[in-house]
Formats: sequence, C-alpha cells, structure tokens
Amino acid sequence: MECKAIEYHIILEQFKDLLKQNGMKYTLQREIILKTLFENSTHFTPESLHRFIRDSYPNLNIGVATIYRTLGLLEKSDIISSISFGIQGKKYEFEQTHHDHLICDECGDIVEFLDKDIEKKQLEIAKEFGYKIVSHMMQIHGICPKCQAKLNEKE
Amino acid sequence: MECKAIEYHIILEQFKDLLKQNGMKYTLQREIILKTLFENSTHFTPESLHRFIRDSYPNLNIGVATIYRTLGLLEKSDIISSISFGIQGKKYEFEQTHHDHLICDECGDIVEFLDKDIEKKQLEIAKEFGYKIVSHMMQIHGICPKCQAKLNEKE
DNA sequence: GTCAGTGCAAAAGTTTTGCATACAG
DNA sequence: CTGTATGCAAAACTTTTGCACTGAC
Repeated sequence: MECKAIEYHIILEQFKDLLKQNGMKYTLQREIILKTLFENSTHFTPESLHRFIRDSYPNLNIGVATIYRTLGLLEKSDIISSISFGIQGKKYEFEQTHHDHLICDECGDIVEFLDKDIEKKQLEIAKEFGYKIVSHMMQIHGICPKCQAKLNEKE
Repeated sequence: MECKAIEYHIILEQFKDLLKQNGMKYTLQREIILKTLFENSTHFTPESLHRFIRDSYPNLNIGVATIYRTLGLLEKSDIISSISFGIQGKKYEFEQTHHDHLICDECGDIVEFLDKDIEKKQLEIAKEFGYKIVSHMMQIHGICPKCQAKLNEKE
C-alpha cells in the first residue's frame, strides 16, 4: 500500500509535467481518471470506467466524451494501454511492466503473466522479418478452474 | 494453385454438410463469402469484405446484415477466425493452421508466423493456472522494413 | 408449399465532433 | 484574461434486429 502510494505520486507528477510540456491543463477529471485506472487493477472499457467514476464521485458529473478523450491522451502518452479482448471489446489498464493475459471465455476473468522465454522469442521473430518492434501482446483464451468445475456440475 | 482449388472444394463440401446437418440452407451469398475469404489471404473487416464483394459481384447486391450473420456463422463453425488488430478493428481470416501475427503499425501490413517453442510455452502457462485452453493468439506490433526506410528518408 | 435466409431500414451501441460554458494557468 | 478542457447533444460509425419477401429444399 505504502509503496503504491509513493509510486502514484511519481506517476501523477510525471503526468502533470507531461501536460505542462504540451501546453495542456491539469484538471480534476484527468486526475480522477488516472487515479482510478491506477488504483484498480481491473481492465476497464470506456463505458465501465465512466460508470465506475460516476458512482465513485457522484458530484463530479463527468461526461463520456471526457473519458474517451482522456483515455486517448493517456494511451498516446504510454501511461495506460489498451487491448481488445474479443467479444468483451476494447479495455484499458494501467501500463505497468509488460505482461500478457490469460482470459476465461466463460466468466471473463483475466490472469496476468510474464514469460521470459516467450519475450525473448518475440524479439527474435521480429528481427527475422526485419521489423522494428513497438509492442507485443499475447492472449491465451480458455476456461478457468472455477468455470470448469461449474460446467462439470451441470452435466 | 491446383492444390488450393482442390482444398476449396473440400471446404465447400464440409460447409454444405454442416449446413444440411443443422437444417440450414446453402445459398449463393454464403458461398461467395466463404470463397472470398478463402481466396484472399487478406484480413477483412465486415465492412471491407462487404465492399469487396459488392465490387466483385455487382449484380449480387448483398446486404451488410448478411455479411455479419454469415461471418458469425462461419466463425462459430471454426471455418474462419477473427482477431482485433487494435485501431484497425476486428478482422476476419480463413482458419488455416494456427499462426500468429506480426503487424506493421505504419502501413497495417501483416506477416503470419508460427513458433513451436512459444506454442509449447503457452500450453505450460495455461496448465500452471489450471486453465483449459480454448485458443491463443499473439501479436507483435512494430514497423516493417519498408516503413522504416520511408521514415528514415523523411528525416 | 414451407421455412430459413435475404435485403432493407430501423434500432441499438459505440465513439467522435461541434459548440457554448467553465476554469486552469 | 486567454485559451484549453469540459459537458452536452448531435453526428458518425458499427453492429444487431424486425419484417416482408425470396428462394432453397
């Protein structure tokens, strides 16, 4: 917790600097969106993030447009990243160290993981085709243990 | 070429059988959609596929709804598969043997590849978390050699 | 003939844009 | 004060649905 709090201030300062450098303004809406993404390891869709913030800050009355605009800004600044999880649509998450996703197709549960061998292989493949790597992502879709149990019960 | 022609008939027969088995009908629209996806290794969005077919068969007058309905049907039947390529949206391709994608973020070019070591690792990871694997996918985003050259010229 | 499939158009979602107002710098 | 950011509502897209009609079986 302590650790996270410190990190957050660093992130916030970086964000403020970035805004200042680009002649942009630091606003309560932008901070709340950043904070919400930082504090919740959930993967938000623009719509779910909007709902979550409306519920958490009933007095704020934040608009959808602001959500979309800020998500775009944060993503372009590499502070958050987005991935499309198939039928669940595009989701955003705070950009921590890179990791991949294991997704349950039944309940939508998401496990994050990182495998060094795979990371290394990816670099090799990009090199082989002469590509300059920008990012990479991997998703494994499956059924989580809980849902497997549930499905077995039904039979 | 010869080889592809033979394969296509096999696929078409399988598709017809599948339709018959489920009390569904074999229609010209369905065949043309299947054929177009089979013959073009391009990754189509519903919209680009619609446009392509309208252009290729001006007399057919196929509706968007049919495109969406048929893509859904073909995907559910594991004849084609869909992936979301970030900003480029959801795209469909003929389901060949499994492979992954290397995508140029500049020009949208897509290279397909397969790496056995990564495939093996994915199975191990799923197992580790108790997931029953359904599918998996990997995307490496980068800049292709051509675009790298173009970008260098500009400077 | 029967019933699933189609095209069309309307509806439902999702994301973007224009504009007057609010508010950070 | 100035000009960027916001909320709102309209617009632009994308995808789904309802329905009368067509066409496969």
